[in-house]
Amino acid sequence: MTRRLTVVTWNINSVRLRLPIVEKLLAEVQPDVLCLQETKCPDANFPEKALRQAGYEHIAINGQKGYHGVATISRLPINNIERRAFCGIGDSRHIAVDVPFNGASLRLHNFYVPAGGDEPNREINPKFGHKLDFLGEMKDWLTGEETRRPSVLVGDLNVAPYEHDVWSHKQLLKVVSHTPVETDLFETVRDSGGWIDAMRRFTPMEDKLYTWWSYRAKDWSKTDKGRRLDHVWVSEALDHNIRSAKVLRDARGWEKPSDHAPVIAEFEA
DNA sequence: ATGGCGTATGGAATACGA
Repeated sequence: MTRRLTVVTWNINSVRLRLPIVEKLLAEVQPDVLCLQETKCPDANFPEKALRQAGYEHIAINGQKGYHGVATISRLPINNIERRAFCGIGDSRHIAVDVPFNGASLRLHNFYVPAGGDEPNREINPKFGHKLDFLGEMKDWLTGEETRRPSVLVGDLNVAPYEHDVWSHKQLLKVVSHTPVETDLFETVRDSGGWIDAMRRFTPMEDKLYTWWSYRAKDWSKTDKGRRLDHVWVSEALDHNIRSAKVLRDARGWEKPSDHAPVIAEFEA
């Protein structure tokens, strides 16, 4: 029986280009399940063989050519794979699986929420409207029956909701990812589903917490102008099973890094 | 100085990320 479970979420920004650091993460962290976003890889080209050889034989992918794409890879058997489309668009932005836990299973949702473009105004920027609509559909779907059972929701949600989820609250209030319209909606999505912010359970609200640093900074670590765009939410049924949730900041400095760092969450029955 | 870079596509220059 699976009494302990480690889940990692990571926006990998091309799974094929970064296969070496995916393998490094699997070897060093040895999670039970790894949820990837922005795989940028059609399903036919997904590096399944290499991941199986690393011990992750159970793989669920929802990829498309060029953009987006999510994948959930597991060393435990997975069941009931679901790929949900949002906003009437065929984008590959979600995959859900059942993972064995404590003699039963938990539902694991893996999301890549639209970034939203540059201008935080849906009248002039359709991408921003798409982002808000996507979050709205998440809210309507991920409530009631869908979240009654033990569930985990991870991914690049592309919103940094709290003051200390960004390097400068004041300077980012008009920057997409931290505008009040987004952060208010984000809280509504989380709250209406009864979701718990697992990362903030272990890091005080007044402490800075980031998962993403721009490629454009000369020295990302020194300037440290980060944002918390990647999240781990758990349903109330799993509230007492969360043991830790932390950012693997080191991985942002690995060879040919993603601009996102992995988030590691541990559960125990 | 929140884009200063990086990726996919396609085979150069553009779209996209956040």
